[in-house]
Amino acid sequence: MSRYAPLPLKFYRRRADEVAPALLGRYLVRELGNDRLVVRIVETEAYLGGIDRASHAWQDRRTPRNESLFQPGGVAYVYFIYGMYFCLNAVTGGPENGDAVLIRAAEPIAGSELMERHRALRREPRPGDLAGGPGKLCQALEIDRDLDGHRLQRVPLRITRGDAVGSQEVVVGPRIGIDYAEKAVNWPLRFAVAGNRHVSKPYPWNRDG
DNA sequence: CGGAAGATCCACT
DNA sequence: GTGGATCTTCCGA
Repeated sequence: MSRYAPLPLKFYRRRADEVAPALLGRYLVRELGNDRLVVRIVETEAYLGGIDRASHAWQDRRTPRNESLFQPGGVAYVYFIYGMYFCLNAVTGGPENGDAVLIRAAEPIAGSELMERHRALRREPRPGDLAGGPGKLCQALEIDRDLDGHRLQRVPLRITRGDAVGSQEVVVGPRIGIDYAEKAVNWPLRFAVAGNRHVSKPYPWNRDG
């Protein structure tokens, strides 16, 4: 089934703000033993390397933690945050540029029961409970630093063609949780599938008041 | 070597 | 809407 064909390397070798909307609707496929977990990406954020105060590659700072950001596009960058959570990025662009796309939210397609166990939910899952946030998504799919630097075309974690989303279905807004980012605070680098209920947070123009 | 911050989430009011 | 959990990473002294 072509929905499960991995995205080619060429897909990733562009600026993060081009790749981020193009990743919407794609499948993230995680293999765990005999289990296969599949989610559909519904929210992403672009981080623009050295020029972006919100990026871990700001001012081209290169450390052991963020080494993957400086690899050629097509690998995962996974980092640990707030003492408890992991976040998954797809590295984009050529080598040395530090561009990446944060996978912020996804919609469960297959393996929901296992994801629910990983999330240790006590109630019936509601939209967004399983993977509606970068930390939740990594918990549901058991993604941690072991997958940092992993090539996203290969098991046990790959991104496939899925159901691409047309530009008329994409909504854009400022990024989340980067209030410190000065000039970059309001850059329109957050992308989501319009009207999708599995996103991490509502958009300003979807609010009531 | 110490302090502070952080691309988050949850429980509680 | 607010605060606490929790700990690696980084930078300045």
